[in-house]
Amino acid sequence: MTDDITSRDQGRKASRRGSGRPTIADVAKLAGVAAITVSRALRYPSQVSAELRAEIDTAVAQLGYAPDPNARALASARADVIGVLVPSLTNIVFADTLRGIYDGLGDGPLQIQMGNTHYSPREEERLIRMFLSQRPSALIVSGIDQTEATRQLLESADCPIVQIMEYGDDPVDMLVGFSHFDGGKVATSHLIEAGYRRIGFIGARMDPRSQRRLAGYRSALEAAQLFDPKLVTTTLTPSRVSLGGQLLADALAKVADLDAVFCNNDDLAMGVLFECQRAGIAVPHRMAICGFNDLDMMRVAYPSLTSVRTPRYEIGRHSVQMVLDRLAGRPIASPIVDLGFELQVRESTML
Amino acid sequence: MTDDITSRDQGRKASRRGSGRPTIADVAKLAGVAAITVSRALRYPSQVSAELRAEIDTAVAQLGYAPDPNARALASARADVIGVLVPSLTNIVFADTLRGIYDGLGDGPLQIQMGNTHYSPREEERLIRMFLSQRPSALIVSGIDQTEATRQLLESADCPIVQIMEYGDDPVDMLVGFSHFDGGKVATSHLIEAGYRRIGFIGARMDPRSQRRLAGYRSALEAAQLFDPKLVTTTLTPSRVSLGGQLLADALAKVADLDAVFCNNDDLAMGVLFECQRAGIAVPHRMAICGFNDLDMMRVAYPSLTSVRTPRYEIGRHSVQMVLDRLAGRPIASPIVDLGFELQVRESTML
DNA sequence: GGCTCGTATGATAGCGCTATCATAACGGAA
DNA sequence: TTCCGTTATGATAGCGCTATCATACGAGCC
Repeated sequence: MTDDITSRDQGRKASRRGSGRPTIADVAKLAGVAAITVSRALRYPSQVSAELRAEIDTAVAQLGYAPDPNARALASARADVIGVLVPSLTNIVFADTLRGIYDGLGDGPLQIQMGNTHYSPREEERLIRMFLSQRPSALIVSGIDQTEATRQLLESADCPIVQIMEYGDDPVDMLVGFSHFDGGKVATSHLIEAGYRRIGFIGARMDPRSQRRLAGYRSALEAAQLFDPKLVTTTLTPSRVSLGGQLLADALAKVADLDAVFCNNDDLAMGVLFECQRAGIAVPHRMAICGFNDLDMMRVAYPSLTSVRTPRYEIGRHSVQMVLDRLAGRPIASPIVDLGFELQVRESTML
Repeated sequence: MTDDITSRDQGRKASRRGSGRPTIADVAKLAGVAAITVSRALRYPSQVSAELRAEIDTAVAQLGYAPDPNARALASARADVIGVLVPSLTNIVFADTLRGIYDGLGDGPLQIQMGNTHYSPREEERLIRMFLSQRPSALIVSGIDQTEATRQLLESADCPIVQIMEYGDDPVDMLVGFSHFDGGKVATSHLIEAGYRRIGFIGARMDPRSQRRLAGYRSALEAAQLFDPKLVTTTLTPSRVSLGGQLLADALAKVADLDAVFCNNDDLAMGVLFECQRAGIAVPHRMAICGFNDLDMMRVAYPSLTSVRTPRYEIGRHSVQMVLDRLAGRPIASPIVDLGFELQVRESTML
């Protein structure tokens, strides 16, 4: 047992030749055709006659042949890989989007190579450089706040590029997302209309998208002449449910008559709710709570929590569809797609 | 602008030659050495004299050279890629583990290729076949319930393999995880000791790991002669917070005097808590709640929720470390690692 | 019947890198 | 001095596949 395991080393063959697995040449020989014909039969079946195709399929099955993607990538100067860059893996938002991307790809030949930028533009640049070096079929990157150098890298890349999660009018190539500014503005306007007057903003991480939601919040409050810098409570710490309660306490310490909070995301909103329960602050009567993203739990919380539903999964699906269309040479309806959002009004903001 | 975009096609060069990017030969020429020396300087710097190394580094920097991973993989019969298979992307459990894997890899040359099996052994088999065809440096797979065919594929693969998330004594190669059976048993024993007598099990998805937790639950109850099949309420539906409340209602309909629930995961536990709040069921006096995984929110919920803390992130870190050790030829302390779990007792089970 | 044209297949030559073997240079032991 | 072993570098030959050009062949046309 242990011997068995230790013998499993890096696996470099002693001899150079023959990886052990069948190659396209083996298939060709067995089928009695040239290697290039096998290649064509596998990639463009319509270019090969039915008889040869049958022979080749038989040979492939018999040998259990599977093409080597590395050799293919080298010869065709194009890897069947889509690079995907997300700023975080623990953030459910990106997990949903990733799921959409995987679902959109289905059983196709394209594989995902994922990179985690940790919300760092420099790390993003490093990863893009690395991804580009293998000539991916496409790149999907999060947000529109790339560094100047990154943007140039992307501009000169010879593959489709999709920027996701945000809305903007100047994408590198294509873009799918929604306006975080508008999301923040609509949520805040709703709180104003519901009759709340001392509406706080609670935010963690404060990445560019959070900043835009904050800007939307501020814009709505300023329009109603209700803005006050003291109402804003943020931290650079990554968001967690447990942070919501702390930030609410901080906010209340600054603004005793706070009567509503717009939370940068649902985790914080949930934390705020628990803190209110613990402190005996009645929701929504003494405190309204609004989240962002509309995770499943918002609907079932007690009281149920208002939130802004965002099209996370759809963004993933749509971005892949654009990539596939482009790769297949199909026309793209529009390179810039706004998938919008939807305010879900629930008990937590019904005064 | 639009022209700019539509001109960005698949990017196949009209001419075959020259991808445009510098190759190792360009660097070699500029540095006045042979290509193989450049290769060595980059991969095994100690094998090249300091002078040549300096020349080569300069040339690399000047040309902005980056090795082509595809060519490298083809020539060395080994791709700098680790295949990672997870059953779900939305499940925070795997997101945490993935984060551990990425963190463990750091800035190294190894890249992750991820596959989502959707809890399907057949899909897992397909993906493993696909991954293996590119000769990955290693494979990390979730669980120990592979099909027979998959297991054989893995046994004969010539790269390190780590099975993660579970504990077992017969891994394909290496294994890092913990015992879900024991987790379920410890949680249930705690409820018994706390004085609860009609302890239900609430489970969604019911994948193999959920099944083992259920088995642990049953084992504890049977030992105390408290087991009753009616106490178990499960569904194959994927887990969601909103499902917790539904399942609790189902459970109460079957067992009116239910006084505790062990939930298969924290999402369900949270849903159960909300349902109790809504229905006016006092926690923990009329109903105890215990979750599994111990997500951050369990600690701050009101009342705080008991849960079994699982080493998700650590499993990711550890599995990568084993892979790196093996690839570097370092000895592995033990191919089977039990990272354990820890019951976190909180208000929701303190009668 | 000779010609062009389109379709099906094949031969050749790499893609960019590294495994392998060969060679050169040098120091120390006999 | 001669021989051997060691270290640093290079030449060569692929890895497995596909782009490109070449060829064969039949259909259709004047």
